[in-house]
Amino acid sequence: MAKVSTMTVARVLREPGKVAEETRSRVEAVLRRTGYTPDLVARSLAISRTGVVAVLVPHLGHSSFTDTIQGMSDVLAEDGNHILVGATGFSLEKEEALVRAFLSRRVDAMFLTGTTHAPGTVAALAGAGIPVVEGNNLPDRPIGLVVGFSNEAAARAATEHLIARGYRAIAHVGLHERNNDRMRDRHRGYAAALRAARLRIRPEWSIATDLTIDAGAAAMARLLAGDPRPRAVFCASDVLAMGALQECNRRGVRVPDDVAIAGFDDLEFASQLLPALTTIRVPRYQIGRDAGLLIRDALAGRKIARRVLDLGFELVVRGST
Amino acid sequence: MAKVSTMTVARVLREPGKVAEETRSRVEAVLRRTGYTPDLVARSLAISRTGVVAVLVPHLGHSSFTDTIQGMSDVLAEDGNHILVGATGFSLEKEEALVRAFLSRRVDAMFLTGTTHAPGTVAALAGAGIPVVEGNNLPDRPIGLVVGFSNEAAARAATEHLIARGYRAIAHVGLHERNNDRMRDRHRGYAAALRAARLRIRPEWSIATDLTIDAGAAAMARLLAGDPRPRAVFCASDVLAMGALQECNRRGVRVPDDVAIAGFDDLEFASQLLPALTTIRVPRYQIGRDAGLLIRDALAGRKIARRVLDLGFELVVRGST
DNA sequence: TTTCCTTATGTGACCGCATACATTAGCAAG
DNA sequence: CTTGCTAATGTATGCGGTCACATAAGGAAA
Repeated sequence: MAKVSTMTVARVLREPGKVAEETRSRVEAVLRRTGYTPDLVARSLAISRTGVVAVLVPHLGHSSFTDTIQGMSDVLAEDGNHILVGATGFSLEKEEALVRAFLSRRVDAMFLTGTTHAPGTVAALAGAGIPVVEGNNLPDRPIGLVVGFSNEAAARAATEHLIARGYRAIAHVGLHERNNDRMRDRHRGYAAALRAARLRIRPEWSIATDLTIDAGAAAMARLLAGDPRPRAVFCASDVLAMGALQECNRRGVRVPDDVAIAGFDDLEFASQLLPALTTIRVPRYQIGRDAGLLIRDALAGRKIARRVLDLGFELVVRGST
Repeated sequence: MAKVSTMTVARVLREPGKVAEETRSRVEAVLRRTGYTPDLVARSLAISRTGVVAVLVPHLGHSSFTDTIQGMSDVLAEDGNHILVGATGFSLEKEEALVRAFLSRRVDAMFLTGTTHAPGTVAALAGAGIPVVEGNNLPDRPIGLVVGFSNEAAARAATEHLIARGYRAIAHVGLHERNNDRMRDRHRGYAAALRAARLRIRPEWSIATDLTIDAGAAAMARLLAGDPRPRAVFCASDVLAMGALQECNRRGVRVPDDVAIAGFDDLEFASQLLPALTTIRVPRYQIGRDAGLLIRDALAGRKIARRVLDLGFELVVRGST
């Protein structure tokens, strides 16, 4: 329509400086008039880069995961990169299926939550030759890049805090640990702290349940009904901790006088509970940002100074302990 | 490598029945050995369908939005479709930029949160000719398909409940309403209920703030400091309501005896607060599922029976009122 | 004037797959 | 033995861009 070849149009779009003023404005007029939208699919095929990054999380709808997505989105969007999300539902098989599907979609990089993956997942990723970031934990044998913190050390710090406060009868409420390295490591950190203090580890004081407030409440109810009762409870998630805390509040069990409660994650509501929740603050959003920055550098071919970023954690002591 | 043409390989992948047993196994062996991954980018270009749906939400990290994404993901994943997410940050300009970018990526369909969009957004979508679903509210003039509920009616129901409980001095705490039709309509519903009951609407009892628990607490503090004090507060989000409620709890203001509080959304924690929060339950996850189903039908070329799905809401009366 | 750059634009091949059609071989029916 | 059909495979072309290179026009330097 502008009586130029497709190449000239392409140049108007990507390197306008190399096109003569006159032709350019002519082409631009046509582009505007026709509402032309460049086809990134074709472009992707041609340059073998899609500008899409895959992000796999266990579940959308928990801000512990989606805050990370937001962080990555914020960074990647700056360069016009976008995010393909997948929810694995804590299943390694689903994760593998999603990884294969996303590789077929030729994503430029991939973010995985956690460090436990099916062998096929790892193999597929290795064959793809794209940057891979594992987040939220520190793997023994990383696939590629890592942005996380030590769940074990954090849980241990929380438990040691309880011990330092004088509690000796300390229970643990966490999630099912099958395929969930974060929760497994938190449980380990708890156990390590008890062992180091030569405190008794009672199996009936370790409860694995679902990631809901209700489940936390039910777990606390079970602990309170037990004999002996624990004097403190470390919950491997603030979600559980809220349930536990409110269950105490409902029953008139005083926190922390009768039972102390510590959580994990420092979700928004933690500081607003009564009493405010002692917890472990983790850099969810920052993990996303840093993962995004790592990916950006890797895709730009820049040298990656540190392939494993330990962003640490912070024990936030509040009224519940 | 299997001494066949690319076409035969393609057939092995998509219609194995049409390939002779012997050749097929020979090809399959090579596929497995080489770890071949079909290129969906090329496929997309050839068939001009990507199997990707764009989902725009104001913010990742609020389950009110991400639950919907999860619902859509669950449905779409069944057919191997995937989701490209975008966070608009409540900005119409960002939304428009994302819409254009996603159209360039040739997404098969698009989900938008809310019904307020920039003119350029609407125009671009109209030109694209793909299914568009607006969610979370009922638009006056829909772009295409709609899955939502009436925010105005819901807010009105909540406010009428307060009135029926005997409260006459009712305040409103919501979000900034610029570009946010959901919040605007909730505010309208509140006002409509007051007007219908011939109750006074005091401007100083309508607070617009940020979507954080802290902000809800601050708003409540302001209301409590005012003279006269409201006897009930309708919060346009449970996030705000939690802040308001806990602020009362901290100050020893009794809920609902001194001040009643109603929220909106029925987030997970609502039923676990003390007292439990009266709120409006909205079908977040179901909106995602139904949007996914509508999109699936539209893409399959099936006739869409109803282009506007009003999924309704439910007033959940609990202890806070 | 000729030569050589520079600037502006065009050409053709290719990215990996799908579509429509062509080709080949094998076999039953006439 | 043809003819005609079916089953199995191949060929050519296009999707909408990009890349490397070719070409044309104009001006400066020799």
